[in-house]
Amino acid sequence: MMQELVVVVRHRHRVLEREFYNRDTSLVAKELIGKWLVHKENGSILRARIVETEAYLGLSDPASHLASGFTKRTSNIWGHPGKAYVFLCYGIHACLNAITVDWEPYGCVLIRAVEPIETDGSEDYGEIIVRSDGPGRLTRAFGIDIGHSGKDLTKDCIQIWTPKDESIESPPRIETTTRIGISKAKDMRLRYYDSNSAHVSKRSQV
DNA sequence: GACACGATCTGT
DNA sequence: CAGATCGTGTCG
Repeated sequence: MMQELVVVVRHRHRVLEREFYNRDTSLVAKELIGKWLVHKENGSILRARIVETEAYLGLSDPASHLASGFTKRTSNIWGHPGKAYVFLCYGIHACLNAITVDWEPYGCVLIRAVEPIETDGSEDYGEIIVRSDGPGRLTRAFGIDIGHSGKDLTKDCIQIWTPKDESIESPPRIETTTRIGISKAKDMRLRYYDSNSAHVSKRSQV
């Protein structure tokens, strides 16, 4: 009886399993909107709600780091669903991605923005709620760097959770646009965001 | 080795 | 709109 109750409580948030990631990259990008990004470190937990993502379609996508095949930096990570892929952009910013399918053309999802999670105060985990719009800002807020590249999002210190009661949370209104900041494949509409959120990194995109 | 480049952000 | 800043890939 007591055992059962404990189980229920512990499952209020569920860690996304590998099967979630091992699907069509665009679908994963879309479905990551509204999920929780979590970083457990030194006994504290940072978490926030994902409101903006972009899909990168591996070998078939000129804007992807796999555009000209696997390299040292991408091998052993791309093609392994649920792994984190973190790279340094412009020498300054770490960008966090979730690796998707284990079949060609492979893929990953860039986490571009998160927003604070509304809480009713009924939880006493002591999490710190983080606000950050933009891929470089969110990694800085979460303390994520390229040393985290290759970590397993299904069990290591960085995870993505399904909210305790997704159906009751205000549902995301998902819109699609072209991706931001790239010079190739500008026409591919692979950016997803929650237009109900005030924390999307860029507004007025087509 | 040397060199060019970039899925960004900030300050002017 | 220029500049910061550095890991990575490419070329020699």
